[in-house]
Amino acid sequence: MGSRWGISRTVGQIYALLYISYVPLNADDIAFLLSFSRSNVSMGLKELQSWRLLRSEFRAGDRREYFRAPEDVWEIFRTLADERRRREVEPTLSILRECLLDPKSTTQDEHFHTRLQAMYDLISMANEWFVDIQKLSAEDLTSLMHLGAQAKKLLHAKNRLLSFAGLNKEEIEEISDSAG
Amino acid sequence: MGSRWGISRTVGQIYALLYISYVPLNADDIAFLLSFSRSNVSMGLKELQSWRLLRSEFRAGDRREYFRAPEDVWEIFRTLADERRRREVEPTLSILRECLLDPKSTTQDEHFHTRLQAMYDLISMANEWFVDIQKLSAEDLTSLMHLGAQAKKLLHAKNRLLSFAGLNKEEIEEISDSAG
DNA sequence: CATTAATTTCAAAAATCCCTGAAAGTACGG
DNA sequence: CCGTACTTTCAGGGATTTTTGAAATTAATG
Repeated sequence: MGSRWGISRTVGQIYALLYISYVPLNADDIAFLLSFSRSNVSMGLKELQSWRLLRSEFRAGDRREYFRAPEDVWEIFRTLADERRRREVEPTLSILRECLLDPKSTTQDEHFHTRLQAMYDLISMANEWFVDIQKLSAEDLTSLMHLGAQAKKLLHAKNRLLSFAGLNKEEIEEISDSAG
Repeated sequence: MGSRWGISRTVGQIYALLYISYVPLNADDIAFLLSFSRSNVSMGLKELQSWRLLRSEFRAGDRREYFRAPEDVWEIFRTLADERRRREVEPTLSILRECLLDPKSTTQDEHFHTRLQAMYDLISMANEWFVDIQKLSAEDLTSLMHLGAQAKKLLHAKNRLLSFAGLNKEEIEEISDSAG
């Protein structure tokens, strides 16, 4: 499943095991349970740590490190998505920005520029949206998602209510705060 | 860039070329411009077609097929995302559903079940959300994204306005329609 | 229906990715 | 500091994926 989440098959298996495991596991446990070499597990854990997807603990009288995944799937999803954003999306945007700085002389350059700009705008907007969204709690995110396409109506309703009542955003919020 | 979008490097290059090209291109053009073998291009185009990402046309007195990408980046993004949803997310959900049907006897099974359920709920919700969102126009999507985290406030405002005014959703919409 | 231009298929080569075991590294307790 | 328990690194080999050219297929034309 995780193969398309920027994570290799093996690393995915290790994480899946940690996710479903009832107790934290050490590297040897994982190697034994999945029949991977000890070094393979070591590299996998290292990668998972670089994605900030692991919690770990030590025990008295035991030198080994015990790993587990966070309980909250939203937290896992968010961490993963944010890391990908930083590793992949931001660099992509940088490169697009550079390309957009190039002087455009011919008609073809013009067209090229237009399409790059469209791509840049989309990615940039999605990026900012995600940064924004990430601040929300799991609970709020759930509400928003369940709202889904209804949000469109809400959006229109907001705009219309605003113009109808001649109120600005702050005033609307004030009303709702006092009501809540 | 597209390597993480479920599409191989070569296929990504072909699509990038078509996306920025000022004119539609035939398979030979692509093979020449990217220095790929003719058959490689053929397979790449076939894959892009299976993702429904191409438009093509024929010309009078020319047997060759000319390809181009849709102009609208939103359309491209949506098509890709929807296809991935169908190919990857839906099957994942099916498998998770099957797993969840298994009888749980031990405490460990219980824990396993809980975590699977959490994962299922998240993916399922995201899936439904996406299906919903996909119905929106590029314009509406843009508005929604720009709203970003403000949507949280809007969500709360909605709930509070509802309880404040004692109105149900339909009544609110009616008001906004008449105002708009 | 034979010819020819264009496209697709497919097995094998080439390139890439991933796993492993041996060796080196780290850190703790005595 | 030495031994021990554990972890990490890395070059080499194995597996998988990707690319290719030759051959097969398709379809338009005279």
